Parts: sequence; structure tokens; C-alpha cells
Amino acid sequence: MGNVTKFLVENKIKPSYQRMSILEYLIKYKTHPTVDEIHQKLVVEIPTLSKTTVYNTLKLFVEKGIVLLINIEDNETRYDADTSAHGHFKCVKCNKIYDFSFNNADIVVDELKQYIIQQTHLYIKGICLICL
Amino acid sequence: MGNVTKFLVENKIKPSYQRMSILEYLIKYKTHPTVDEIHQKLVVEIPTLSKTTVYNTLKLFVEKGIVLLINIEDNETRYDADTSAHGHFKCVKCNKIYDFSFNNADIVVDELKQYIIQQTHLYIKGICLICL
DNA sequence: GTATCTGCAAAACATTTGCAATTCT
DNA sequence: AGAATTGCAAATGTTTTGCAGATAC
Repeated sequence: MGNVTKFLVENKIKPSYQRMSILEYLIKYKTHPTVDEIHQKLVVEIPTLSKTTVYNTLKLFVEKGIVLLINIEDNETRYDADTSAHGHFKCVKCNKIYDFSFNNADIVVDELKQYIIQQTHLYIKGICLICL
Repeated sequence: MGNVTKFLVENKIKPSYQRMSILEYLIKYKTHPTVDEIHQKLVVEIPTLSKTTVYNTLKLFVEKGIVLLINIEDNETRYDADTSAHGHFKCVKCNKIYDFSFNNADIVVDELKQYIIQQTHLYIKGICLICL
């Protein structure tokens, strides 16, 4: 049983060929792809793969907490299989999205002290070193 | 010349009745409204107001830097006339969006030290005090 | 009188939904 | 066989675009 299969089962997701392929893609290519990008790449190997299945699968992954949804763009949602605490930097020139590490613990907001905090998203936009 | 008119002129935006109304609305009601919400409220006073104009105007305001675009929701864009450094907290129960203050200076990311940083968005989701 | 702004209608996208066919056990 | 998954086609909802008429200076 492959790593991905095991990981899905551990997270109470029934493995299917499509689900395993999509998760493998997200783990292998950490480019924070959109639904369209994932579909375009995988449809080469799985010609019958539909966008609906990509949508369904990603929705399931997000619900089960094994994938994060990234809203750094105005128009489309991106996905990230790295669920550890980290931020996202988007270069407005090359449009690449970089991960950077930060500690949620570093962000202490007194005003929210008594609120229940479930998710923290830190998005920074600017120009990356390569494009400078 | 009203405050809003002056403010628009200072930011090189030609004042029009529609533009002034939309800006006034954003300044008065700090609810981070969507295009639809703004349109629905203002069309009562300005029956000819079109959504296209709301879209055009907000796009212009964002370009000129007098309004911030908020992407805390998956499906629609929200707008904020408060351009000072602050974060947004979304209560997943009542769906209200709260502002909270934080210092951009508090978020120092070594990995991005040499990058040019243009915008920082901090979105926190959870449950607010009222809904607890 | 010429630029710009507005607003309708249509188009363009991303995403969701209904449902029938397929797959898996 | 029975339950879940897949995928097509259509619907939905947000945002953009093209263009004609209105407005402003």
C-alpha cells in the first residue's frame, strides 16, 4: 500500500485512482495549483478525468483537513497539501507563489484573545528576488 | 466642497455623484461590503445606479489605493475604505468580519527580507465573542 | 465639442448541482 | 446487489467587456 493510499485511509477518505492522483500531484508539485492546472496536468494521464471530480476531491480534502485552500488571488482558489503553519508570498511580477515559514504563535492579537481561532492566513504580496 | 469630494480630488479621481456615494458608503458603514451589498443599498437612493458602475468604481478606488480589496471569503470580494494596517477576523458562525489592529512591523519574515513587500493581508477565522 | 463616465446587455469564467453511468466491494 | 464515486451537461453566481447614450467641463 503506497504512502498516499495509507495517508488517505488514515484521514478517513476512501482511496480512488483519481483521489490518489490528485493528492500525489499536490504533494509532488508544491506550486499551489488551481483546479484548472491540476485538471490540465492530470487529464494527460487520466483522459476521462473531469473537472467536477477535481472540484469534488479538493472539497473533500479541505473538509478532511489534509489540504489548505488559498485565497491569495482575487479570481481563483489555489490548493496546498502542506498544512503546517506557513505564509504565502505572491510576486506580482512573475505571479509565482512562495511559501515562507512563520509561527502562528508570533501573531498575538490582544483584541482576539478570547475568540476561538481556527485558521490563520498570512498573505504577502510584492516582488520576489528573481524579479527584482 | 465636501470631505469626500476633496479626498477624491486629492487622490486624482474625478468626483461623480456615483463615486462620492460609493466612497461615502464605504466610509460610513465599515462592514466590508460586497459589490452586491453596496449596490443594493445605494440603488434605493440612486435608482439608475448599475452594478457595472459599482464594479468600475471599486476597481478604480483599489487602483488609486484608497480602498482595500479583501479576499477572506472563497466566493466573493469585499472592500474596505480603511487602508491603515489592520487584520480581518471572520466569524464562521455569524459571518461578520471584524477589524483588528496589528503592526505590519510585528510580522518580520527573514525569508522575505530582501523582497519588496507591497501588501500584507492577515486573515483569521474562528468564532467571535458574541457567538461563543 | 470632446473627454469621460455610466449603464445595459451579453460574454466570460469559476464553481455547483442534478442525475445517470460506472466502479468497487 | 448496494453504496459510493465519477463525469457529463446544465445551472448559478460573480466579474468583465463592448458599446451606445448621458454627462461634465
